[in-house]
Amino acid sequence: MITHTEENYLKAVYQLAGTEKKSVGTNAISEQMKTAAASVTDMIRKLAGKDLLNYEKYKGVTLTPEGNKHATQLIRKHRLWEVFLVSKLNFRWDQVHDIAEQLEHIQSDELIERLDSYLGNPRFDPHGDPIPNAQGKFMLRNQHPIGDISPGHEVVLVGVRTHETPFLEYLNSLEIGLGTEIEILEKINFDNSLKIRINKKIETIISEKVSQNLFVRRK
Amino acid sequence: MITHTEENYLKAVYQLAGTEKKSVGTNAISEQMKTAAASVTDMIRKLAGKDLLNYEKYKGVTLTPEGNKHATQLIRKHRLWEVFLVSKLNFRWDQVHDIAEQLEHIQSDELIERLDSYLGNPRFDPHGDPIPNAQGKFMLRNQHPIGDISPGHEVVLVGVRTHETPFLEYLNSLEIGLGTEIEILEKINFDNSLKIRINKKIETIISEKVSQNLFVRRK
DNA sequence: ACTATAATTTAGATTAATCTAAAAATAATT
DNA sequence: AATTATTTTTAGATTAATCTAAATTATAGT
Repeated sequence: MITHTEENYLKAVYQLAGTEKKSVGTNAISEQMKTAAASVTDMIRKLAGKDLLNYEKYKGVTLTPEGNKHATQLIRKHRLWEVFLVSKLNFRWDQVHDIAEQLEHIQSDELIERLDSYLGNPRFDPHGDPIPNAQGKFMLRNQHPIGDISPGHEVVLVGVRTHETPFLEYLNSLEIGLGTEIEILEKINFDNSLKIRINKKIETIISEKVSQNLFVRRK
Repeated sequence: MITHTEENYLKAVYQLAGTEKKSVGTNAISEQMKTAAASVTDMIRKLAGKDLLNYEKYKGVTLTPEGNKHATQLIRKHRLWEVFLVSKLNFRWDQVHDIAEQLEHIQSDELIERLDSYLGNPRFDPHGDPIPNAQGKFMLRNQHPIGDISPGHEVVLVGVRTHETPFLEYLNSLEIGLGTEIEILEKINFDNSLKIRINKKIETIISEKVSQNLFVRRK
């Protein structure tokens, strides 16, 4: 049996390791989980004992195949629940994270497979993040930070990097959401901010910090 | 803050107290929760300290208004999730209890109100149990154990007393579900078993134990 | 009313998850 | 390379939820 708390640690390691699957340090986990570093050491030990983490003292951790599988399933559950909350219960994309954080721990494979098919086997969640299938495979997609696109091009928003509520609310206020068409008008080299046109209507300026968090696809 | 475990104790007290709101003993709770009686005493103390239970040593407990409100909301959540699982995800009524047991602990009032309206504000769950509204009020209904009906009458199944899987599976095998029409053909006085006709088709005999668990309404 | 039985509580421990403070190991900087 | 700074681990405690065994209180049957 794997506890609720253990699952949260696995997810933290998964997220901190990134796509390069790099080794994750104790402090990084402690910051992500908002627990003391000492607590992390204890938990790491326990998870290594269950063969969910590879651990060598002072060297950080990586997920074992078993640990990775578990973390991926958690991501799957989280993202499917987010789709449910937005597409069926009409929550906004900035309201679903905390609820999905709870729902992801519900234990029932049958439930999650039925939910998946009820939702029409969605491949991306409301923030544009890919949903792994039951075998843990992710669908990849051509996407670039909007700052990498040169002026004159039209693009479509397909994902956001951070899910922080203030950021998503800011996008709401600009009427930017997944699928929104954006034309790159000008890049200000001084601060790397971008002048853009949203849905062929409003023109505005977004900072470099914002543009780094917007993933787009060329039209 | 009220924990997951504390919620389960409140629900146990609620269920054991019945509609007469009678006082509930330590052993009864310990049996329901499958924990040692000593653990129950400790938990009772804690809940009494939080003003969720009325407690006097050796005298059993009752729910305070605050505790009752909380327990009722749990019941509401449990039953709404059961409706979701059956009517949206096509689970059978004998499959939903354990999953709803987990889902009932998800904390979000907004979620439950949206779920309620998404489901069309159902007033009964898949077993025919009434779903309290957001204010904790239950809808009452005329219902009788099928054994109280005299031969010659036609009735409709509106609820079941126990939710035990083997019982529900037995009903499935007889093609008896909520809404099923049942004609009472004969009462065998020797053992109080009933001869019935199901949906104007199959005739069969049900034992007294079964008939005590079937709630029906006169047509 | 008295004693035997049943129910409940107390006492003392255990396990999981957490903490702070101190020690040890690794990494960074002169 | 030596010293300083950072990261990580160890040591020792704490809180919540649980347990068993023993003691206490209430209930039931003569």
